[in-house]
Amino acid sequence: MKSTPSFIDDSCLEPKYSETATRILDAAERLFVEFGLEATSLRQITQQAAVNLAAVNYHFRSKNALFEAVFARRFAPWARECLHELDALEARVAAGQGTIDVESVVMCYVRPAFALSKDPSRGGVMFVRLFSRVLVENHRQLREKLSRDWGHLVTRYTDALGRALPRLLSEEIAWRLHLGFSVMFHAFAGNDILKLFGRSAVSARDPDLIVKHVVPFVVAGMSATADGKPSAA
Amino acid sequence: MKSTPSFIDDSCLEPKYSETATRILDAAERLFVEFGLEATSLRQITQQAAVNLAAVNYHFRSKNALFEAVFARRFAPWARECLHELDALEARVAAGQGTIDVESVVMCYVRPAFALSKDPSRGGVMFVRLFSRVLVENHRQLREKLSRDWGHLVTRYTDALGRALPRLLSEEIAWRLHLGFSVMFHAFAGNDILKLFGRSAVSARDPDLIVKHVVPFVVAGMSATADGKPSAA
DNA sequence: GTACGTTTAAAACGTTTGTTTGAGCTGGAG
DNA sequence: CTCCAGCTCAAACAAACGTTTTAAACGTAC
Repeated sequence: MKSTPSFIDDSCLEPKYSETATRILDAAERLFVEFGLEATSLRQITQQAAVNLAAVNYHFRSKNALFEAVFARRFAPWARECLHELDALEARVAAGQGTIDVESVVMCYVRPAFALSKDPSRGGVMFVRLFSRVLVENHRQLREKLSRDWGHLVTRYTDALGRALPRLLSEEIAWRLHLGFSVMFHAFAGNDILKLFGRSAVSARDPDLIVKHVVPFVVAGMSATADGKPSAA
Repeated sequence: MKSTPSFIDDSCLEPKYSETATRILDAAERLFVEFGLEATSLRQITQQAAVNLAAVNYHFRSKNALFEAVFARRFAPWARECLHELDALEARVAAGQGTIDVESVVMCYVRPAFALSKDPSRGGVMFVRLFSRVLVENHRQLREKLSRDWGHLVTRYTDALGRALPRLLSEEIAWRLHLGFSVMFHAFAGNDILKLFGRSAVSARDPDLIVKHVVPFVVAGMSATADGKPSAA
């Protein structure tokens, strides 16, 4: 009955794919994350998935459509979880059990990424890495398909952060959310600039360690005043 | 006479390329940044550069070698500038004109990126965007070629930040540097998560605006205590 | 003017790409 | 059993890829 279909509804939890299609999705996910869309061939994917080459064009329409399916399979449950976190936060506040503070908002998007990273059955860290790729590369088809759901999520987070930092202009809120998201995603994706061209002292793949270091950093950054000093509580 | 050649020496400032080679580099840079290495064909590049297809394999050995050349042309002067910033900071401190504080260290890597972004003759924002791509994609050849110079830069920044935050363990220092770099690069590269799948209130392409918003965020994040509150000055 | 190394031009090379085809297999319904 | 839809398979398709080859044009030194 919805005139504008959304990825984020109850249907996103049903297992929609046959075993062959799932094996294709799994293999494609691994390879897209590792090498990117263009650098991964359908023959690599079907070989890793141990299925026939034509199965890709049978179950999914094309290579691009396969990429969309790979992304959407993880995106929908993740976005759903984010919305639940936000709902729970606002319910707690409405019930008078505390106010919205910056850390609560940050945790509303750190927790879903953290949970995902620890759950191999949902691809583990794969989705976050894929997301960080989509962030850098330009996949116009994806933008069009997901702009509605993503826009809704951003609006919700913006509102929540705005209530946690009522003194800031909405433009400032948008910037801090942007930067905070950026830190979290790239940290979970393991895009470590320090070890880019070699070794690093930091082993940035343990989700617990990531949360431990990222959350204080982001909370402090979001709470900063314009002159770099923390805001007076 | 050097046994281990480095990209960062005086030779990196000389114009090494003929006009044809330069046109190839410029076109390749634009396209690599926009679409990535694999999604860009040599025919696209030579067409945009208005040169013959074979010129690429004549001036540069191969497509991969061209990519390295594109990157190295911008990386070397940028890294040089970073080192100058660090040298200047340490010289100021040695002369007794103040101490190393967090903002000074942050500015040591924000300023070169800012200067680059405002200078079209050095490709403007192209290099930062290219760098953010290299950060996500896996270009092993680049890693091997640049690991020495990059490692040196990281060591210098780590030392400086360690002096600005003497109470923190070296592991903590590495994490904050990692996260701070991440924010700055992706902000300058314009990888805006908020506008990922649609419109955004933030127009994140003006370098002055980026500095204005990123520096306070990063400085506050780096100065945070483990519990999310800013450290006592 | 001639001979030279350097740079450009166009065509062709052999692979690999995403996609399509058409025949063959399988398993439950009538 | 027959039948047919759902699915798999090997083979082939045209197009595009990076790279190589061959010849022609260029500027410079003798």
